[in-house]
Amino acid sequence: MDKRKRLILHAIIQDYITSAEPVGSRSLVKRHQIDLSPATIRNEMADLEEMGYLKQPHTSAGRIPSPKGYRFYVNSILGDPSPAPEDLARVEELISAAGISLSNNPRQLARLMASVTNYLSLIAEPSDTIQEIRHINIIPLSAASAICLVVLSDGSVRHHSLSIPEGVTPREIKALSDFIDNRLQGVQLQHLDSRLLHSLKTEFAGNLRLIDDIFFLFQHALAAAGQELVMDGATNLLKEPEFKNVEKVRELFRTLEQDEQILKLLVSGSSHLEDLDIKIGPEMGLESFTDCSLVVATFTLRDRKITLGILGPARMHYAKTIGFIRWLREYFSSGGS
Amino acid sequence: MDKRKRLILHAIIQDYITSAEPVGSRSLVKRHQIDLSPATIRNEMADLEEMGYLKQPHTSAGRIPSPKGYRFYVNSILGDPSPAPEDLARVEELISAAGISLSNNPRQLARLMASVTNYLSLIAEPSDTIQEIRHINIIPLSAASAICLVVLSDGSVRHHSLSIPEGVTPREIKALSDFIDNRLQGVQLQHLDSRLLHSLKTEFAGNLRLIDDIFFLFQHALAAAGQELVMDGATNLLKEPEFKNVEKVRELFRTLEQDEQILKLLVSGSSHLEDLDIKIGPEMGLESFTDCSLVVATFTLRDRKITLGILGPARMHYAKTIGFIRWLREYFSSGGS
DNA sequence: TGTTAGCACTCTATTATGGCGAGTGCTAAT
DNA sequence: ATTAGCACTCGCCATAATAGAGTGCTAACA
Repeated sequence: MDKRKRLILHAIIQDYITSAEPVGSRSLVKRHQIDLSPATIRNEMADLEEMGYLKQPHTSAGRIPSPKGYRFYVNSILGDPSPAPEDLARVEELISAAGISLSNNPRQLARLMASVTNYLSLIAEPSDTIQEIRHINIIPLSAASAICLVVLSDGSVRHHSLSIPEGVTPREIKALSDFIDNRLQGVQLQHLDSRLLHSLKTEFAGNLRLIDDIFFLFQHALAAAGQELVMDGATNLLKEPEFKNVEKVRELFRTLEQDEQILKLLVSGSSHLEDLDIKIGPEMGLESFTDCSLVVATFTLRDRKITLGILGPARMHYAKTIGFIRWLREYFSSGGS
Repeated sequence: MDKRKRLILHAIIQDYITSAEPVGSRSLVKRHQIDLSPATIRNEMADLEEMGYLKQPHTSAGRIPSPKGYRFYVNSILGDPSPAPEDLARVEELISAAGISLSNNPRQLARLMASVTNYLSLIAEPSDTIQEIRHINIIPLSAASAICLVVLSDGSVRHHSLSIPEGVTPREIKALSDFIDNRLQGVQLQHLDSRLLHSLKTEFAGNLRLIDDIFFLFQHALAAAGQELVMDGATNLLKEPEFKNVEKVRELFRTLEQDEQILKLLVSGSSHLEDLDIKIGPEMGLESFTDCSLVVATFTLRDRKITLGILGPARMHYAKTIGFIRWLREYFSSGGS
């Protein structure tokens, strides 16, 4: 991918973000004062398509970005210093209008986020009744499968099946089970994040073959438990042309009603604590979200892990959204109420 | 309205409820084995239309019920003994699957209601932090207008403007203000219902000209405060043909996101405690709900006033819905967890 | 060798057109 | 009072025609 291709790809994505229409070679040249003829652009576009960054809705239409294209774009702007929200004045006005206790009132914060971004906002935070892990046990069922049992402090039991990699012995499983049980007993669910699991992993002396699967399972299966979900601005998504037909809207809302699923999506990101976690369309693994993207930030406030998310169309204005959500995190981290 | 007209109206409404298509004279005769010719039915239909119970989407289409038609229908079946939910077995199974603590977990109850009715379910209950009235004051601004101030126990102040009926003197206003302030101080918002207000009204000795307005204001403006709203099953509405176009869906959801407004709608019904409160389309006073109806039941459980609502299309299956919600209330009132 | 102009072609979206069918209102007969 | 008959209305749907945007390819150009 040479520099010119990158430039063109960016231009196409930016155009598509604002217009939501397939971008043609001619209009691209016009809008961006590129010193090339449409024909040249067409050649480059054909290349980019072959490389998987673009696609054509049909022959003789312009190009639209593929998920891979968005991914490339996002990765390349992620390093940029992110701007404060454009309408910072408005945001601060909203914050002060909402009172000083935004962080205590997730609904209000969610409303603020939705209204600033014009997308759907999501907030996950530990529920008031703090759940901790009582007991963990991995029980081999056969040579190739096992069940992982987790007992929580409210007495509820969760169980999930596991497949065992070849060559892992029952004795090793037992060792792992004991180790994990030993270390995670008493841990609050909200503290069960990738950092903790990572440090456990480096500490564990036994067979590592199974441990990743287990941890993956923890992150996905337990992430949601003990978390409260708040969302706002669902209607914002309905403005987007990708949701012109009601069928898609229905699927979207049907998924949004599954709190558990959404929570998993929010909390299961890996790179959380460092920076943002951005999931593009298919990366979310939810049929009805294929045309959406999710930007997630996590931070800790008064020992509570708060997760903020913005769900918009895959066509979302990434720079703005990233800037805003980084700003928000900064705001709260630096003592902003 | 003679008996035959009533019969025909009922038949039309029932057909329309199931088919969602304008009902023609011929198909009506067929489906209901009526001993009249289509022509006769047509005459009756024309009458019913003239009386305002039916309307025609356009010339040469069948008839559909008007809000007035629904109202008539609902009033006439409201007296009928309401059947237990058809799929009682399924309901009880769901209840037991959800555990015994339904009334502690409004989200689960909401899910149950949505899944049984296939409409949108709403639940309002007092929020954990119980708010009470600290102070009420009516301040005349001019001869024709005043402001009513209400201070709540969390320190927040609500103010609403009022217009003063002609001939009410400032002194009378003062008397009323003092009376209300005196009687409502310390009253929890959740207890501020029509029964209480009604009894206050009979007790008040002064000029009654203003009191209705004030009480109306209380019910509408304060009803929402201190109540928590839970809803589920929004997607169910999207199945209905009235929400085929996205514009309507957007308006609908936009309104649904205004918790305060919905709470008012739920809690402001007058006949609450006796039986059900049913609002049909325009009666709700919300543009985006003109094609919907709302069935509301209220009951008290462990001294907490719980309000249950089902929001469906105006075309909703009233008998079923009424039966279900009555059954639910009965279930909880008779000690069902 | 990379770039560009030109051109034929493809495909969608939009508009116009012409039945089809369900349903009505009216009139005249029962 | 009821009904059969009939001309008429109107939305719905499929088909056809048109316009427009954009492409890929080829040949010429710097």
